[in-house]
Amino acid sequence: MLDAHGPPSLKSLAAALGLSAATVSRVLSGQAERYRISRATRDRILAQAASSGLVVNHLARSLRLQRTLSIGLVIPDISNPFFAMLAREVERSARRHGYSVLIADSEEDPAVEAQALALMQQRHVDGLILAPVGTPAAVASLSALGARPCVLIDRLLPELALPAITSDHRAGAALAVAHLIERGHTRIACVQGSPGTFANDERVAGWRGALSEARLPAGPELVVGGGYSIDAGRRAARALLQRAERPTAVVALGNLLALGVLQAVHEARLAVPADLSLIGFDDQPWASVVDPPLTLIEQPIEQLGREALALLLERIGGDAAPAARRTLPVRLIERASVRDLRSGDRPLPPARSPQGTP
Amino acid sequence: MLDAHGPPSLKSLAAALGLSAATVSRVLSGQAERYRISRATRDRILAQAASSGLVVNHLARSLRLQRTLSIGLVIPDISNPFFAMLAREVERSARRHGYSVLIADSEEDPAVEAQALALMQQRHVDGLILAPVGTPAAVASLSALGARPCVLIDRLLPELALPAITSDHRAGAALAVAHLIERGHTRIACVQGSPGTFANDERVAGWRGALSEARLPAGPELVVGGGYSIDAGRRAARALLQRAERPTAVVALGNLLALGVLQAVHEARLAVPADLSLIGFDDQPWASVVDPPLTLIEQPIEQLGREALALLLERIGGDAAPAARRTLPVRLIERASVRDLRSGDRPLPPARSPQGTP
DNA sequence: CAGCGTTGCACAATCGATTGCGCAATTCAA
DNA sequence: TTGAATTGCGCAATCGATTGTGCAACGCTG
Repeated sequence: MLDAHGPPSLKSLAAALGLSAATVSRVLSGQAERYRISRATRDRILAQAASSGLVVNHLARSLRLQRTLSIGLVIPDISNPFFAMLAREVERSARRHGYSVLIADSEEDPAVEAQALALMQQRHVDGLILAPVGTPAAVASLSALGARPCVLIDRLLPELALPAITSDHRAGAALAVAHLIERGHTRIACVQGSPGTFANDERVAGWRGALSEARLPAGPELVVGGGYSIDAGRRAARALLQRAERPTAVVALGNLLALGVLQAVHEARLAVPADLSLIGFDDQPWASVVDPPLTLIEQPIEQLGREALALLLERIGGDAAPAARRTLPVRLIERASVRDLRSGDRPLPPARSPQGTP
Repeated sequence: MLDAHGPPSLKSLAAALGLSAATVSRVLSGQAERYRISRATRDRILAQAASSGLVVNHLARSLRLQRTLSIGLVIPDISNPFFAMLAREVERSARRHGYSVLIADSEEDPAVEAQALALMQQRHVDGLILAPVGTPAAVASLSALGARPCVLIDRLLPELALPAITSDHRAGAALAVAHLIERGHTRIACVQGSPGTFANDERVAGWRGALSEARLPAGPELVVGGGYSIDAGRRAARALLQRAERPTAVVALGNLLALGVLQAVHEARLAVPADLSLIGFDDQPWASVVDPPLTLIEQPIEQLGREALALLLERIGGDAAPAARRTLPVRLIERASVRDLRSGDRPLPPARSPQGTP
């Protein structure tokens, strides 16, 4: 504690002890042995540091060491539960490894993303985890990152040889479609997210592939929507519901989209799955208690976050292995938003008591 | 572009132009006028900076200026939609003002929170927005922040004279209880979040106050739960449902808690609001499509975020006004999770078509 | 007691940007 | 032609921590 003029710094502590900053630095960074600092001196320094609540200035340290022990995380929308959970996992893993995380929200907008990347560059993050918006412009701005290690997550940029961790979007969508086909659906639409982004396009491709294989229609008129917001999902679903030839099932390629579809169906005084079957993406806490409980494709979000961080730290560590791309498996969680058209009109398995009867 | 040895720095650019770093610095920071740099020189520098893609080293700049243009945000759980939305709003506002945000998740744990605060200190954030865990230990670690401006959000620490922005938790809970009483409920339980945190205790107080005023039971046996997670909500609700004298209504003091209650009710093959009425907190996208659509207390999340940031920037700017505390009004959104006990058994207003009838 | 090795720590340069002060060169007036 | 005023920019210290090198003081041996 002593007399604290200004913020406690390594330097001021040294002065108070009549030592040089060099010695204090070496002790505090655990280099006492290597530089043969006497035990007595070391203890004095440690004691003083503890009692004065010294916190070394990370800015100065980073400047000198040329690394900040921080990483950047750029995602399209932190308020989307998928990315929120991803952020939580990345932050938590990073913390365990002594890194802190600078989060930026690109708002699914290439311009904002470019800004965010510039920010990351000027803040000198040691590495970057990025869910890219994915347009050519964004790709260009990516090069501004220089040689900073970068790992893509959820979405990848085929043009760039960057390591990436994604879940198997294509297989996920195909799985959803297969599930529907099995249950007698033949007219299956899809509510997409942001076209041009990898995750979306892969899912659309999976949807189309599964339908084509079954010789079912998969034309562009069955692909609606644009953007991952609830509103986008609702608007797309509204349009779909007004069509003369209404599809019997919809695959919503995002968790918020599925919510939007549900809202639109409710608005129209229709019901899922009676009037329309629905399969969503990403398991979320609310997915099991919405009306009806949502059948969906689950991605291993925690694993995505952890592996991305691990991969990034490897890169930062210098292991410039060839740009690995890992694709994580997904699975279908069956609940009650899909109607079985084969066996007449029987309702779905977990038929809960309808409200109103005590 | 030229010959780039090492990362482009202000210094290297100066060398390439045969100028001093001082001049370049002054031009780049818009101080050309003040220091009477000739137009020709200025243009040369600007051109070169643009073409070389120079990004000034923010670490060095911060070290020299003693400010980082960054703020810290410490919240208990980024994956909770309430805090995710708050984070998004804070980040967005901060970006508009030229600040970036360092986010840390305290996991509702005083020890982790203390770590996070230490991190913020060593990273030299210019200011801090904090939703404190609220225990005495946390309060103590707060003092480690030194004189750094700090604004509390969502929760406040009565012991500390810090500015704070919170919504009117107490009135919110009271509003919920009043709504239930009006509809004939007399046995109203409450599923709380983390006891000891301001938001929770205020809400419990509001719940209790409204009940006491109506001379209805508000004993501790009607307050269940602990923690803001879904699981906590589910466990609390399970216990409640097994009681001999089951309450007719529950107020869940958090959005995830309401979800947990719903899950527990569904598990028990019961229904809301037939068997149990429910009012939650925080409007969320899924709240209108769960089964049943949730009646709840809405907080002005965006406003909370924006005002907290504005208040913090004022503080950073030096306006050391007395620690203002703003309480933002909340409102009740009526949907369909409350049963009206006065008029027999008639179901609720937005009676949607039960599933299974096409 | 001289000489050599060891122990324990300080000096000073460095990371990159900022800024008060001051110096040279130019212009203008007398 | 000289002195003063102005223009245009560089010098060097500074922020705080890190690290290679160097220099005393000490102990030991012969």
